Amino acid sequence: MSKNLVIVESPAKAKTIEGYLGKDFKVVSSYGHVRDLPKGDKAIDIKNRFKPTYEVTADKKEVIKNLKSFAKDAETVYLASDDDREGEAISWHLKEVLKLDESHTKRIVFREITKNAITKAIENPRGIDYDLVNAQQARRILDRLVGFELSPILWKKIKTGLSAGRVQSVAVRLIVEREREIEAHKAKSSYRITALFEVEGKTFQAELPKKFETKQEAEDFLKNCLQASFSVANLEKKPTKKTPAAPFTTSTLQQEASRKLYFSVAQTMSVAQKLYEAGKITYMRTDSTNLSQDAMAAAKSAIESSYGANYHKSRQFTTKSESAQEAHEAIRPTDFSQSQVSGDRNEQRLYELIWKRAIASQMADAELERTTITIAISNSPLNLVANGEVIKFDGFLKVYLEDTDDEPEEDEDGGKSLLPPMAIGQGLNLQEMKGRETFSRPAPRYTEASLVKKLEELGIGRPSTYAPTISTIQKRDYVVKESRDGTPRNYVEMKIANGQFKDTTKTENTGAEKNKLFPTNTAMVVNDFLVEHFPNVIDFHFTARVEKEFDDIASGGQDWQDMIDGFYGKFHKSVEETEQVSRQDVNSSRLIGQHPTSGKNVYARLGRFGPLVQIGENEDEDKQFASLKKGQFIENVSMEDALELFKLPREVGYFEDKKMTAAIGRFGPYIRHDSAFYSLEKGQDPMSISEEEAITLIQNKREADAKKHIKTFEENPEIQILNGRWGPYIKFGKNNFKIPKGKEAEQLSYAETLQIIESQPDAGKKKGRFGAKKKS
DNA sequence: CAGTGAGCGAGCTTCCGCTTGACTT
Repeated sequence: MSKNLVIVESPAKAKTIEGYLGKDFKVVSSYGHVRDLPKGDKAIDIKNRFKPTYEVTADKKEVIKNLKSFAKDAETVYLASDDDREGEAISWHLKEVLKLDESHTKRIVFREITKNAITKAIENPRGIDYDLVNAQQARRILDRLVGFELSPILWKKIKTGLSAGRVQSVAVRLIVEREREIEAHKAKSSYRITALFEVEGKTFQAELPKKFETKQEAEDFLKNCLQASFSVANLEKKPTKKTPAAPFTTSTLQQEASRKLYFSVAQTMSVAQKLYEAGKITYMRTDSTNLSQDAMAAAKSAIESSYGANYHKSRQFTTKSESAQEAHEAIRPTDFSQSQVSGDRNEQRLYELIWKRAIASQMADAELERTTITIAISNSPLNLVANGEVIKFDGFLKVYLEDTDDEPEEDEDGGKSLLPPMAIGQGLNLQEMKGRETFSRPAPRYTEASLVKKLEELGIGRPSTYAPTISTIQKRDYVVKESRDGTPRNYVEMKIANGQFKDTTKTENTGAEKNKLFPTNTAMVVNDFLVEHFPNVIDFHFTARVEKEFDDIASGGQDWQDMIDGFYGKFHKSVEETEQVSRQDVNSSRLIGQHPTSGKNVYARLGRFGPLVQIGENEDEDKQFASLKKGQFIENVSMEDALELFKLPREVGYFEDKKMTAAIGRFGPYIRHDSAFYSLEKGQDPMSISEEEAITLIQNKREADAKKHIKTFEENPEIQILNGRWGPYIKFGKNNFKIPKGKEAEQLSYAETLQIIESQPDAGKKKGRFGAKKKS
């Protein structure tokens, strides 16, 4: 039995540390928090200065049992949870739950998992910092009070099952407001002039820095240039440099994996978790850009041996984010000499990204020479400008360049190339000059990763919660991640070449979106309600303000109960006032106008099952309803769109003497026939689907259903073998079971099937809270 | 997860932050 017990948060960390500490130490893990507020009323005694009651979380009972038995046998217990607010609280909860004796318990902290850091930590123990623990309690209790008082109001006033909270409600607000900005944006057109010149057989592009507001101005300018000659008026060379980005934090890893690998944030975290558990990378939930001395030395030797000493430069990065707690290192490879790892393709790609980013951060600046050429036009005071860039020394660019979220302007790639040699005064041959109509663009919709970036900038959420938050707002049906086709738009392109002016109208695609976050109508109604009644809590800077108070508590400058009291009084009063607001006022109908034939009012509102349009008043017996389509909003659906919606359900024809109707339901467009439902296929439209197509659809579905059933057993008709979306599976009552690899579904005997059922735990009892939203 | 409707209403839902498996029809 070991003399010393060390408790850390993560089992993978425990394994590594045990290797550093030797025989006298046993290192185990708590798997994060072990206690929390229970769900019910007894969690917080509001009248008794917010006194919390904690309970061991259900899934930690077993962990605590094991920890207790280890602690019993140890001489000294080292509480080594993370060196931040949450970590301090974990240590305190452990001490309480395990009933650890103060004299045999030590609190140790380290911010990097290196032998040196661990040994030093063991040599310098301290006690639990109760101010820091209290700051965590304040954070926890504030979040509970906000979340569990706001959510029930939403159930009563809008829809059951909804939720609100300090983090998620601001995330939703960002998306709602961005959508409205986009909706309100009026594309303003202007005209951009680009020219192609030729010097000794080489061509290069120049641009007029000023854009013309009207077509006439651009046309006049181009026509004037037909008579002009061009010459180099000025030539400037300036050395510039580029510096590498800091190594990854959780948020920057999610952003780059999204831009370069097209991963969702949940996918990034799940792949990173695998790399971490395999010992390939350091901890993946971090807000720190710091590298340990060991890591910097290892990076140095890897760079020097692969690229040469002139490619190396030591850099310490300071973390930009004010809310950072920096309990860990940046995300980096554990072994810099490995530029690649084994594992599946995604693990390899993510590892490579992490390796490159960390290595590049310790590499020399790239040195460039930027050339700017100003081109005079003989009959105009305006100048054209051409930019060129030459890399003199590639430095870190040899390995890695960070992408940006900015969408590139159309055909602007000519700006960064090599320019042919030229001299001041030299005449230039114009090959062609274009005047192209361009349109102003609204701010782009958020992607999962750009939303994380924004939240981090606002100090909202933590590395461990970015992915779950994104998943929660989608699960609550506040936000959908979607791709949408763009719409064609005409633009003008004028051109002069060979002494001729030409004016053409061309077509481009605009507004196409790929995997962007769109708000739902529910999000808009909920957001407006919260903004109206709880402007303080839903303010973008609410978190930053309370964080300041948590910091005061942590440094002993403020009592946590006073802090909560100061917030709760006003907040709870708003809650009580809001209880009095009527449902009608919260979720009010929007009057679109009068029906063109009947003259009845047409409304749009949020119904129990989603957004709808309605002809007639609520009291009317013969009122009609139709659901809004995906992408339509209550706040701006037009009469024309509304009338279109009432054309469904539509009679399509007859099959087997029974009527077929087409409509759009909760699960998309469908055909109804003989009280059965058949979903339309992609590309089929309920407004236009023909009788023949509908019949084919029904026949295909029947055929698929027939194939679905593989076999049943006489011994027990409740057990079936079926063909599902992912191949054959066993269905027993309400539970499903996987068929192990190497077994043929058709040939399974009753005994074998029973054995499979018994060997697998009941399905559907526990649900993952971390993973990506599962599409059914 | 269900399975195409639009207030009978039991009893339920819900927060944020730490962690990792198990498992999906």
